Amino acid sequence: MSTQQENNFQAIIAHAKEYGFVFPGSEIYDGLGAVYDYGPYGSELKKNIRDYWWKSMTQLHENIVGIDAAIFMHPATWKASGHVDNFNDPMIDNKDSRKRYRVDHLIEAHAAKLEEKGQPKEAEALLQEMDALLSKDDFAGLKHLIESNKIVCAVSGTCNWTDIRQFNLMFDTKLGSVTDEADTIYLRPETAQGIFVNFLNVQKTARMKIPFGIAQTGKAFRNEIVARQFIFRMREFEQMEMQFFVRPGTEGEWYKYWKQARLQWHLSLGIPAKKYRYHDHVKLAHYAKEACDIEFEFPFGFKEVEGIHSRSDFDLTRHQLYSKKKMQYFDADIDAATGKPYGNYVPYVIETSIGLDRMFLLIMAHAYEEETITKEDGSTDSRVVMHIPEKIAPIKLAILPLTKKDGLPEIARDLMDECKNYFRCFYEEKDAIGKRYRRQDAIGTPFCVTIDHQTKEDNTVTIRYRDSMQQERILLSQVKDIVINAIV
RNA sequence: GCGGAAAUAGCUCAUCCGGUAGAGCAUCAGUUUCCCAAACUGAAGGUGGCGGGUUCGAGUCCCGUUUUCCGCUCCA
Repeated sequence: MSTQQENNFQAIIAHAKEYGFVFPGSEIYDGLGAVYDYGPYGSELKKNIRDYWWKSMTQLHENIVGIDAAIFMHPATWKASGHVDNFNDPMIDNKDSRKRYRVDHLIEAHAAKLEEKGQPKEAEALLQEMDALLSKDDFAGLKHLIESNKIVCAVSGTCNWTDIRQFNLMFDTKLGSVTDEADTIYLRPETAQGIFVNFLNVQKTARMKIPFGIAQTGKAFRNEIVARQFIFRMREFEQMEMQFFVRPGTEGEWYKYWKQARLQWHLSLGIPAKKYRYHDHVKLAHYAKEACDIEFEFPFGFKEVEGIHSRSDFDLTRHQLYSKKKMQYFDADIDAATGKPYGNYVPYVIETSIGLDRMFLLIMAHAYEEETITKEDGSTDSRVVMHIPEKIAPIKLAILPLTKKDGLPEIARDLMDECKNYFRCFYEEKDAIGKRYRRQDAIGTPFCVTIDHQTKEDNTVTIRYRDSMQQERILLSQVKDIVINAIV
């Protein structure tokens, strides 16, 4: 990572705060780790990205519908999904090698070694003691067990361990107002399960036929071991997910389809293709058949923005097992091979999952530019401009009377009233015109319209384009449609 | 998690060896202004991250603490 890129990233973070995009969370209390708040322009941009995604998924795909499932879900959900068992383990670090181990794996490996050495009784006793301590969550006892058995790190060969800590991927809380009687439930670590548990509800009520998809956006929560890099890795974040249900045997072609379609969505925002790349997973998660990431070249390197996973029938089968409800679909289409309907089956799933906050950061990183301008007289000037795609810019149009008298504000206000029902506008009559243009550049407003004395004579205004800084004279009556054409 | 650095006005930064806290930009009020941040007048803005110590006196020296950044580690 070059120093220049690093500085650029710092500048983006500073700009984000200065211009009301992203603030550190709970800042007046010294902040809260890895939590951020979106400001006036940030919340607009975030909403616009979400809407753009939602529209591209639901409005433009007749076979995809949306839901909005609750963040709280029945605890059995996370048993079924594997989150409870896979992400709830006591961990221990070796101070010399700085390698991290799951405590049970470490002890089990040692027991296996004892067995090899012909000490099966000792191995058995060790495992029994471990199970007893694990069930009591006795971390001090477990550490003592490791030390007294002289279990060493495979890398450093030393027995120099940290205290045992529990790594909890999921946040828990209490459901029920009376604490004693309340049950522990989790804040969802992914939105996908809300889709899976509603699979039958959606399929039946919206009368969906396979292949079809269910889309959802929403908050999810994860404890991260290290949270850094601004909004890239947060404990509270928002996902935009779509689960696409297909007939078993067709998952390969649908995986290819969505892999391609999702990259196309990114490119549709006008971001250069060379900033993107695929990263195909070699090591796959327990549920996956095929998986890839769409990576973007952030100021701190290529990083994952979106994942496309072929999840097989893992999730629905697991929910079928835990809920004892049939998570199946009757496919009435005729199978050419047999001449009969495909019949009942658990559908296979292709998942597309994109981090809204990461997409936001992607847009900020792509858009931010410190530009040096050479003026007509040869002198240079600089501006900070956010080249945010018109479709998702927080403010679409700034309406600026050149002066605040001679009836210019009145004309500007009329234009404001005409346009504000269609898109977000910004009115300003303060300061010199150049200063107002620069302020709009800094928040990424693609169009500025200036009302001057000539407007009173011939109903024309100056429209000024953010990226080129070019100006042209257009009819006042054209303004609304020009902006609408650019943002739809 | 480990190591290093930093924290002064909304922002960027000064304040030399410990002696009353300063500028530019931004903000606010007004004047001026017909197209790219740069005109004029005035105003407001600070418990120097927080807590302790040394000292007649601390933004400045020492200790602690919090936060942030950098590197390594970890994690998807």
